[in-house]
Amino acid sequence: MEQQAWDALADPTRRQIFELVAKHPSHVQPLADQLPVSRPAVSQHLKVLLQAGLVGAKREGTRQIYFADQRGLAGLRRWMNEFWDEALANYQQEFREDEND
Amino acid sequence: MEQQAWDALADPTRRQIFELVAKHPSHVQPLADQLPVSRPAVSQHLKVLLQAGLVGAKREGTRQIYFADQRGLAGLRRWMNEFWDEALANYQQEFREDEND
DNA sequence: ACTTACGGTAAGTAAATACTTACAGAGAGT
DNA sequence: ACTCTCTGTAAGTATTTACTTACCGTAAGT
Repeated sequence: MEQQAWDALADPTRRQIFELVAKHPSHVQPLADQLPVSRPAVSQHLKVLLQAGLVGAKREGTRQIYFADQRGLAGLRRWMNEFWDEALANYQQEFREDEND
Repeated sequence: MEQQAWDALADPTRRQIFELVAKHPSHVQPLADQLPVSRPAVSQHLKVLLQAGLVGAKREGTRQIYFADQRGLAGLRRWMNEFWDEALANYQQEFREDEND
């Protein structure tokens, strides 16, 4: 479920698209203009981001406006925060004592 | 830089290893016993996690104890929090108004 | 109606990668 | 010294995937 979000954001190009869209909702073509890849590549990336729930789309005639959606990130955020609090805080000190690197 | 952390955590097996190690520092063999993959696979995953700064290692004779390291996660956490505050909060409402899905 | 712009999908390809088995090294116990 | 256990790496393979070009459908302007 949230595996899709991980896969989606692991790719640098896709993450860049996600950042662009989050800063400013946009169509496909303008996004492709700002990126070193072709327009179909952007479309494919947006499809992945859509299925991961990271972006949403809204039709405007033949175009489509893509925008960021919080819901997709929520899972990762939760995972990360639980992690941060739960496990790391405990076990780290006891090994930091005699680790010198 | 933090691309390594994304790649490392995007893989489900590797993420599982990371979670196991965070909950309880461990050697390689015990980790492999809890996972559906071979021991060398675990070693390779740990190498990736090491290079991403997500785990640390400490020699104990011929064995090696692996433990989670906060530093690797810090980058992702920062990215995600900046994101959450900066962009999403703004642009979402204006599109949520007439989006019905 | 015809053209033009925009965008999604199909087909194909090159590269990345997660896994396996086989091999080699290094420390602990007898 | 010899063996046994634990581990990292090499070599090879099958799958995934990010990208390209080509094609097709759809809405807007004249």
